[in-house]
Amino acid sequence: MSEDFLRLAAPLPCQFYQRSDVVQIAQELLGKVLVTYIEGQLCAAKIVETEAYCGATDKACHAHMNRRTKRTEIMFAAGGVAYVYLCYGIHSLFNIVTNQEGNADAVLIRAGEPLYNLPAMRQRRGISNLDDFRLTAGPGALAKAMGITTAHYGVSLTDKTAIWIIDFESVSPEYIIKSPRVGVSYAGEDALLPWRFRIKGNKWCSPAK
DNA sequence: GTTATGATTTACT
DNA sequence: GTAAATCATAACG
Repeated sequence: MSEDFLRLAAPLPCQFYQRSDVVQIAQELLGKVLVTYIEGQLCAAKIVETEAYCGATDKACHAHMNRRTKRTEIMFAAGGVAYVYLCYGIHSLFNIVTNQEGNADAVLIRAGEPLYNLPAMRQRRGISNLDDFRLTAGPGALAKAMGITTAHYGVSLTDKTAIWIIDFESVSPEYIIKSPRVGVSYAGEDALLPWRFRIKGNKWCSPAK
């Protein structure tokens, strides 16, 4: 993974994000490369775990039933922008807004496989161990390692300013593990929806069962 | 104005 | 396995 490749590759076009099936998009994002250029540091990580959130029908989503607030407002924008928010007062969670304007769908990026500029990620996380899988395992940890903060709320993912995603590999369905989402038990039966996607056998996401 | 709580992580017991 | 950390947001008065 070279710096030239990261800088020259075209980001995924906004049409990719503006399709209507957020569950489909969440699966297609597996294997793609998340690139950040923040505080002068170019970093890249392959996406290995995602979750889909559907604003209109999903109780687990902040924008459930099109509940529009200052925080969720960005989810109603057209796909291709970042939705970053602070959870538990500590962790920044990075989401990708999808679908057309007015449809509050988003994909939460839960884990990645570090590909470029690992020293910067370790420094941000305060981890020195070269083989610590915790570096980018978990949504809060990934965002911190990549340098993503709430300052990136609403930034475009298609103009290569701070955060963007490039095409890399496609993961075939038999290598995608589907499971219920975690941390959303308050959502009742919607918490059981198999909208959490992982790459089978990848060391950088929590172990498959 | 106040108050409860979370799309989590980490360090303990 | 259990609990604490810690603050922006949202709901309420």
